[in-house]
Amino acid sequence: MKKNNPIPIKNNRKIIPQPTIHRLSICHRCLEMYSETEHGKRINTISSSDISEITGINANQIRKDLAYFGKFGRRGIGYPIKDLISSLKSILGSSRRWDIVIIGVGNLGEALLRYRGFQNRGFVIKAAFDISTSKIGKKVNNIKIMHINQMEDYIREHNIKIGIITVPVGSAQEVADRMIAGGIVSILNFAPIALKYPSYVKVNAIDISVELERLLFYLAFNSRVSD
Amino acid sequence: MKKNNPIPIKNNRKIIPQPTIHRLSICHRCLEMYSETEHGKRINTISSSDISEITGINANQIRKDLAYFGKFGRRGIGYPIKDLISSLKSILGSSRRWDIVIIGVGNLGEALLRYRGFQNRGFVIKAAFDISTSKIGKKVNNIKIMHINQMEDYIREHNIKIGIITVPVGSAQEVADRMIAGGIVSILNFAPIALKYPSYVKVNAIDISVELERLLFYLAFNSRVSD
DNA sequence: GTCTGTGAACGCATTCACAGCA
DNA sequence: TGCTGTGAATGCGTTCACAGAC
Repeated sequence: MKKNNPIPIKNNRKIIPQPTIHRLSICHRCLEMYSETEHGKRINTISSSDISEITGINANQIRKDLAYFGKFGRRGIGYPIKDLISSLKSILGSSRRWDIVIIGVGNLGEALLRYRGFQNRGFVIKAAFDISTSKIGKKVNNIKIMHINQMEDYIREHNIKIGIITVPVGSAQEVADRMIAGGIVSILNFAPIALKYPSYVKVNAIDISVELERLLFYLAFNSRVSD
Repeated sequence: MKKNNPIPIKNNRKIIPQPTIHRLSICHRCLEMYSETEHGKRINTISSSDISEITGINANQIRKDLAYFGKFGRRGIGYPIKDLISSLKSILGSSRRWDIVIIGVGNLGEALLRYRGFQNRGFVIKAAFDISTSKIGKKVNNIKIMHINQMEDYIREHNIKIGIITVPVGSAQEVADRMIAGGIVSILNFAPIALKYPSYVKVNAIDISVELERLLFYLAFNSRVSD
């Protein structure tokens, strides 16, 4: 239980740093958006330093990150933008559709249900679950809200692998356990708690107030040093 | 413009790793919650391995992280839990109240306005801004929504340093520029774009679909290797 | 000249291991 | 014995610098 450590994921005997995945996902996202712009539509190739300009990621780093997965560019030319995007899609796994579920239809859960960013990026929210009877049976953005007791069966039947937790902190662990029992292996957790889970499960946590507090440190530090 | 690099922040001539701040914030959050539990109320001291248990962070790491800022524990005993929490508060800057503003009252912005996690943790949302006339003048969770044109002046007058961006991606850069012009130096950015900003500004980005896509990689990788 | 791909160098962060104190 | 605080060792990820292709 618990997993903080190195990534035992290898590709052609190379170990892929976790930050590489994060950066490639950012590149993917930015390139897709860029290729829709006026200028993006006109160009065929893009250099690592152009990508650096768009994403804010160091150009050496981008080349190195891509090199973990193959050779996608041509020396002296750059990367063919369309091909690069679809390579990134397939590296990251977003070349196919992934069904996801959301557990907890509070403010944040509902915001996610309405979020348009998912559809375009390979994610389909299949269902949402909550415990409050006033919400059950309703639809948000055409997604049905069901009782949390139905979750485990639903996940199993529909073979869903990814779930988003937006329940209050007190029930997050229990919800996670039941999701995992149902067959979920990837969790995006918005509840401010360090979940326990078996090592074959991958969890990403987003804690909004931790993110804010991190900003604070720098703020507070600056005012401290200027004292 | 742009800042990816090392942290030039020193404390007693020591350089603080960025991940240290993140971990300490998680410790802070978890300890506060823990100290409210049945068991947490009964104990006076807590060891680094207990904290490790709660947070999922390695115990050596926790001791090292704390050591950057001083000596908070007693050998053989552990850390006095109440004192540790207030030390963390003051290290991180959350011992005082910080006023924040939210720009963009879409689904996510509204969810944040209603989010209860802020009040308890030193953050006060002073105002929200949007461009849509249908929202302006309304109150959400007792926070007034104003027109985005009033933002710069408001920030300046109230000397606000922290802002959260939840506007659509197309207007995020412009909003950021105006926030910074008004005096904001810390930004939590939910828009899926790499903002450009001067180096004295600190930005944390949360891109939900990037977080999901990162999960995907591991999922996709596992199904790849089992093919 | 341009730009990729990549080994080698570097530096930062984590982990180890233990001295020191209760 | 228990647990912190910390130098020293390790290892990982980033940056550098350049050979090779266009």
